[in-house]
Amino acid sequence: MGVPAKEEGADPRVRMWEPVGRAVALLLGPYAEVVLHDPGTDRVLAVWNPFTSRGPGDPSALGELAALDPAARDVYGPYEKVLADGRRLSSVSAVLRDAHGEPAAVLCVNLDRTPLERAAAVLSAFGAPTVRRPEPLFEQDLSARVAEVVGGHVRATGRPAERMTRPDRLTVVARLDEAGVFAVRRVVPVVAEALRVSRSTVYDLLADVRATSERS
Amino acid sequence: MGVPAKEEGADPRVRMWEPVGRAVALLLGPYAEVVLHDPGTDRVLAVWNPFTSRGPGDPSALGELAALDPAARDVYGPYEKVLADGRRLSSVSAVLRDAHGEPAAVLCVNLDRTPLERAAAVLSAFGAPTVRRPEPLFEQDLSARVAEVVGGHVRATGRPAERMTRPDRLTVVARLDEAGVFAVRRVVPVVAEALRVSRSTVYDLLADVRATSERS
DNA sequence: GTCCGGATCGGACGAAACGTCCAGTCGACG
DNA sequence: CGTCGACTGGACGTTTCGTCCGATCCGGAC
Repeated sequence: MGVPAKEEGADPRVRMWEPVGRAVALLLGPYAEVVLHDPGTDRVLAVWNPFTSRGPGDPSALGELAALDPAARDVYGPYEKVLADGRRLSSVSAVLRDAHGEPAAVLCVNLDRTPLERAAAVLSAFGAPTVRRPEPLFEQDLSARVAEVVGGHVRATGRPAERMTRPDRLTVVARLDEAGVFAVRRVVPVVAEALRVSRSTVYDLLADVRATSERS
Repeated sequence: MGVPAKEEGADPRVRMWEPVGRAVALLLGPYAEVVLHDPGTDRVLAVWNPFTSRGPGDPSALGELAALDPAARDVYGPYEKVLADGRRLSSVSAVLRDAHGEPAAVLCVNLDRTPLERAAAVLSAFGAPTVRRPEPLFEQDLSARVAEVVGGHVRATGRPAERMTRPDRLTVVARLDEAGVFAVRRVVPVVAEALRVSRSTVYDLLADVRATSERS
């Protein structure tokens, strides 16, 4: 594929769908982020109301969308994502096709549900009897969760862990990092084994993921 | 707003407390009923914004108040009641005393939580994924979660962290342990600070908790 | 008052895990 | 054949963990 567009508006796809992205971002107020991805280069084409400091040209870390369940034609979700700061997002993605029916871009809408959930908690707590709900439990078995993420990506790409490419592993590690998995003790060897790489490589991948995500 | 009490200004207690009842009924809008009971005859003295067709002179069905926790002096609740039509109420009651300290009346405020719960359901359903991902771990939430558990126990016992007894702390630590909090890195100092004890004591409490739980 | 025992503290310390670094291997590619 | 990027295995210094122990505090028994 070609060189990703750096300037907003330079890419004809951005010009074509810019009103859509802007309109959705306007409609959903400050709590929705709209991202236009290039599925070929796996990079961001444009962002409206960005949650993080991502901008055009940055990696998408969403490359596996094209290989997702083909039963749901071109529209995926809503599914849940978790940012590093704990915000929970509801996300939907749509594959946008050109006149020849070829995938030209992927539109992602991420809705921050945190304020809604906070408001819901306020409402249901209002005047509530003193009975306190038990705490939601943490995921007890970390390795199961890690295996789930890795297995999901394997299923999405059809590549077993041994034959994964580096972008594959970066995607998986990025997801695990978003989920806060690396805050847990003793988890790096578990991830290393699940990805069939060495402990060193996990740290290397993690450094890469965090470097590209913190770019501003 | 609301239906005014049937005019029976003959009773001095009604004249004395009427502004209170009317004010609370006004403040809480159409979703709160305020009832003034006569504990001696167990009858209704006055009602503001009645949910049912009860009026002055009707029986109170107040008998169960005496069976409530006598430790809480003169104020009971909030406790939950369910109306015949299924509406769930949060209720509080207050014993009102005369100049001689004798119980003269009982004031009951019933708040209909149904609309609040419905609104909360709407909010939390907004943009929610159909399938929820298992709750992941995030380090950011951790201190908040710890503070929540500790704060919950403080509210439940009325004892601030500084004045907790050892069983209090054991309970809190046991709950945190069940939640898997101690699998997260760097969390022990956080817990120690939340409990206002030293790091050593947290390990001591934790050992105690795990020893007694394994003895079963 | 003194004594005593439990709870806690603060610091020390070895063990474990963390995260970095680097020389070396492997395979892809020109 | 040489280069380059990815990965490895291990070494190594640092941070965190979890334990241990003497000191201190404090409430209750005597």
